[in-house]
Amino acid sequence: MRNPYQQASAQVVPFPAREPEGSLTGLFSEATTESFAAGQSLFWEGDAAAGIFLIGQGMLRLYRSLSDGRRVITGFATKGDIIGLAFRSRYLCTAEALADVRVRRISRRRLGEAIDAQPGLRPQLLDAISDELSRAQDQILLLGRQTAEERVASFLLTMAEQAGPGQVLINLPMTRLDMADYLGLTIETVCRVLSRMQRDGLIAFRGRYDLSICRPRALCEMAGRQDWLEAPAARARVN
Amino acid sequence: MRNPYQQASAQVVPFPAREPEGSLTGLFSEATTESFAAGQSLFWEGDAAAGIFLIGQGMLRLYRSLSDGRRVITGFATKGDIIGLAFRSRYLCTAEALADVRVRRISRRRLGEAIDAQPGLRPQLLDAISDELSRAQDQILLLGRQTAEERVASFLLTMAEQAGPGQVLINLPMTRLDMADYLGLTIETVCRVLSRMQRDGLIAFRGRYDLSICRPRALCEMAGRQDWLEAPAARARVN
DNA sequence: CGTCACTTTGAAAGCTTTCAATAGGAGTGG
DNA sequence: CCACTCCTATTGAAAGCTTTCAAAGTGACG
Repeated sequence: MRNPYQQASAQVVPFPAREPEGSLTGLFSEATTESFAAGQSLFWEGDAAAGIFLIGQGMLRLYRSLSDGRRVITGFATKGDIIGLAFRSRYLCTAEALADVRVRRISRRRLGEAIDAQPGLRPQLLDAISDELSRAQDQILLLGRQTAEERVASFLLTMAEQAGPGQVLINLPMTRLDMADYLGLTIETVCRVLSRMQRDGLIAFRGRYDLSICRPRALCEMAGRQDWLEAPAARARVN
Repeated sequence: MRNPYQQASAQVVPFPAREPEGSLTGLFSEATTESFAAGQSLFWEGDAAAGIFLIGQGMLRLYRSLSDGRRVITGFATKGDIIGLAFRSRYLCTAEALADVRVRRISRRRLGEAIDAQPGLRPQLLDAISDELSRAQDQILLLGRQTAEERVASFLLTMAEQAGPGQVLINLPMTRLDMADYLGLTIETVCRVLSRMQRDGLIAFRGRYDLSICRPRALCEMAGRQDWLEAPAARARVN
């Protein structure tokens, strides 16, 4: 057994002065901003996972492919999202810019150091990854047991929520093919469902990529959600 | 600035004697074993997430439900699996024993303490959760873009791998309904695919719940996998 | 103003589901 | 030990939803 002094110095020396407690996103403030043009990839499925990215602007599609070209989009990442947190040695998916994107990058090593130095970061990291898993399981439920109508309705509501609380004006920066690959459908089915929704007055397109939700309640019912229905007061402000 | 001695003692006092570095599963050695009979639930979807479980024996189905009763099984947990790692305040799914199950339980608080006290646990936890996310995304690909045949073939191979490297004798402790809800199909479709596989000599049932894989290569092709095909040597030992 | 890529719509085909009936197995009780 | 019951599994036939194939429409861009 060492004496207390030795133990003390053994701890003091290898430990850097404890970093100021911050947020997960705060870690990226030390990084410079990188830009990726539409269509460019931040990384590819199967690549050695080196970096972790904070999206500052723009939107990315994250997808996995089968050898014959079939593709599933596992998610869209947007401003404020961190991608790469839950990867082991290799990236699980390809990350491709939908439109021009600005990101900040830190290394996995840097994240590990910060996690070791700042205990307050630990629950934040765990929560972030748990949310990611939660979304993945929502998607499993959607793909495994929901109809085309439910999937599209669900997607529109998610995009609306992302645009802001009670927001009914939505911008869809992705193509119909992206939506189809995200929802496990074909382009044509997505088109048909959207057309029917418009014909039935649930939504109204203004161009191909912008629409407004005319009947949120009906859309929620179609999606099989109770969320919006349970909080009419919150929506009343905006509608 | 404090002098080194004060700094040292300030660290020594609030920090409990550093715990011996161990494994994630090692944390459960302090817990007593609990038993759950077939059909019993460890916890329900939406419950406040209190505990984390290490499966010691038996198998569980983890599932989420829609309000109208449609169900998706997000996974089967078996001996050695830890469930509940990536949950925030509420459980994401219900965990139900397929057959009698023995588990050990620790609290979320305990996990948090251990993570803080034992830096070596941090990467283990991250890896465990990353694996869970990886499996979820595999399932998204399967549900979003694979045919019934591919899904069932994939499932059988997964069960075979779980039984052991190169194992061709499989036990399926779950019902056909469980398989269907896991694969996003109906009971009837699962039956039909299994029957056809048997008729074609890919598999041979011995009772309802046991089968052997007669033509692993063909099954891999059907599943659209390259895994087994790429490592014929590894299989040769066992076959 | 033409080209090209993406979107929309229609019609037919196909895979999976739904509906229905039969079969198989495990457990129970006479 | 066998009949009986119940639940799960299997199989068949028809229906349905989504896909596939095809063609026309739309819009951005040079």
